[in-house]
Amino acid sequence: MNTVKVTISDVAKRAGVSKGLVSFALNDRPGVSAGTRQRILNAATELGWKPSLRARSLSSQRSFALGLVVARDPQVLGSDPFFPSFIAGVESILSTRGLALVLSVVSTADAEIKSYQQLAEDGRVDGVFLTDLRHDDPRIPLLTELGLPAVTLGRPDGPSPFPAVTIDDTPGIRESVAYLAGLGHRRIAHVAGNPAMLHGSRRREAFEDAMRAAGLPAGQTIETDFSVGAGSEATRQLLTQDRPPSAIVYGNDPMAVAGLGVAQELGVRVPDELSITGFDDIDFSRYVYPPLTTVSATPVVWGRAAAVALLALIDDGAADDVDLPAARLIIRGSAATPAHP
Amino acid sequence: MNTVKVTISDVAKRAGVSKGLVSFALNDRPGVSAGTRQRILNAATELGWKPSLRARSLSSQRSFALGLVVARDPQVLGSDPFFPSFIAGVESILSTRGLALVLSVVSTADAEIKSYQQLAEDGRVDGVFLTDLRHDDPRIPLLTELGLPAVTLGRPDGPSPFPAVTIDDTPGIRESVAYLAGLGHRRIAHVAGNPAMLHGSRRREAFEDAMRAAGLPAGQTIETDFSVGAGSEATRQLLTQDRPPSAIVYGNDPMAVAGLGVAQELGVRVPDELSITGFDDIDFSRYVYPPLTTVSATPVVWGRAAAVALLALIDDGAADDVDLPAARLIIRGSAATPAHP
DNA sequence: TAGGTTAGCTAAACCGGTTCAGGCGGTGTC
DNA sequence: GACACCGCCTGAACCGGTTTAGCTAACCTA
Repeated sequence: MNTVKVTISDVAKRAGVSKGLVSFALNDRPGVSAGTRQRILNAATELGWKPSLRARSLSSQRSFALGLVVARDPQVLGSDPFFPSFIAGVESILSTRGLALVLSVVSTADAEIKSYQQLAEDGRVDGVFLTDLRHDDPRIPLLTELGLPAVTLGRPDGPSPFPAVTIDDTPGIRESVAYLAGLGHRRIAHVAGNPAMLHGSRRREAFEDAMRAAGLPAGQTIETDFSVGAGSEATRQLLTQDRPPSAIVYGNDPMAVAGLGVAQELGVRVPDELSITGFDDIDFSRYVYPPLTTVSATPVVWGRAAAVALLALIDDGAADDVDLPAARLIIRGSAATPAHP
Repeated sequence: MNTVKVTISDVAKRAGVSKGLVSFALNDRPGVSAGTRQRILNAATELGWKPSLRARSLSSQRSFALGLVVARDPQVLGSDPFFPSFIAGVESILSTRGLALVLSVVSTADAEIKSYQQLAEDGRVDGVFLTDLRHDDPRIPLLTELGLPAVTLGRPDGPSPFPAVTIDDTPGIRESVAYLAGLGHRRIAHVAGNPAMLHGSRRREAFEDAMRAAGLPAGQTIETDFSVGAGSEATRQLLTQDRPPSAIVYGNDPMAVAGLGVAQELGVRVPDELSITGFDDIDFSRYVYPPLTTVSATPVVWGRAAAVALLALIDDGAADDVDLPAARLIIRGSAATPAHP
């Protein structure tokens, strides 16, 4: 095996040109005649030359990597399959271009800020994905100041210089409520996600809008942090009160699964005495009993689109917003006509 | 804000020394007098100098990053919280040392090989974590050939030049079986994991050993791929046969949760008519009903230990094997004395 | 007191690419 | 035929560190 290191100078020597020209040929830029370019490329393949990523990084001031900072409690992170799928989508784009993904998992907001600063300071990445958007998200000015290109997952509520890649999740919530209302439910509650997160509050608003649209009285809403434990607690609270709801719309599937557990524990039959719907269509939702009526999510697609947009932004200096197909309701077995006691 | 780039030469000039000496002082190596070192460090902080990671990478032939290649179907990956937690553990070590984690998610064995090759070829990382060990794992010779330092999670079944960081999971399985046997179960089945994976077959063997040790007839075993769907299928198969088991030991929690769903669907009451145990203690297991009796796992601890070992290997050229405390049984509500029909 | 160490430091090469100013020959224009 | 222009290419600077050879002065030993 040819283990000796072959550099651009070796290629240049072999092709009988200067190393500058080899660089030009490699990055196919104008100023190289077709014949010479071919000669250079031949020499390169003959020698098995692989340009050094590190040298390219230093001289071109790029890192050929993208960054993802995930700020969640590991416990919460573990029950939410969003990130693994999202990352798989991102990777499917990156791998074809020889780029890498740098992942940072932190648990506090402080560590999150530090993480972005470190990535920027070290020039570790050429751009980052901004997930779990929050109200007046401080990361947007931070990244602007750091000069780090970014793509936001969803549209921020404030001004943002970054392209947004969005999946509208409000139709999914609206459909859920409309579906439950159509089944005859009138007392529908919502176990909402983290109100500090945009998708948490947006789903909640969609829920309230949909209730109005269905001509129903405002439903009870409980805010959580999207965690399984919080979903469990919220459900217990809803079901142990005087006039419990006949249906609950959950802000995500993990909480809905937890809610199902609480209902079973309390002897409340699902879907006969309680209908529930989730959001995200995680793998589990198909296999609990009854299988969860939920809203499909396509994090892999999202990851792919976000990666494409971020790379376009980095390469061209600009990228358009992208709107992906909205998430839709998937009807399974966890909702039914309410029993009137 | 001081946005101008300050390099090692600026620091050298300010301290009145050569840039070589600044480098020596920074990496605190001998050959610099205490006074001069202080002068250099002062100059550096005054100028706010941050050594360029890229330049260091090029000249020192290191990348200051570790790699993790995850070869799983995104769907399976999503329901298993092992990796998020493991990564969180790894990060807790890396972040304190200014190192980064490069993550690669692939879905085929072929892409996995390519991914390691790419990481090595690009010099993208200084070492990698080897997870989901398989029988005669081809990645061990591959990494040896690539000259990439590695740490294995668990002890490989063949020869390996790499340090192993291990959590023995057989006591957990043995305790599960002993616990069920103690409750009076005699027909205990095992929904095993992927037999190609070391922890899949090892748990299965532990199950068989434990059955023998308990003086019980060999239990029925079904092999799966560790996925929720496979766990569901296996359970259906077990419960719909002529003489179903009174207890099932699952190779992981996601399959146990799916099994619980199937039991409920089939009208088999858990734990009265069927006892089940899981493995890993994922977040969900506490919140399904009945809560899952399972075996604790500590992936965060594992990640931390693996990172420490890998860094020791990289820095010192050698590292010892590490044995972490074995996983133990956590008794909750999904197992009980069998009902004799 | 001469010769050998050693600590502290400098200068320059080096890592392996990218980029830019400029040279050179050939064509087009008037 | 002089001049400008253009395509193709070279040489050298540059990115920002690390590392090594070698210099100097002080200190040690016989």
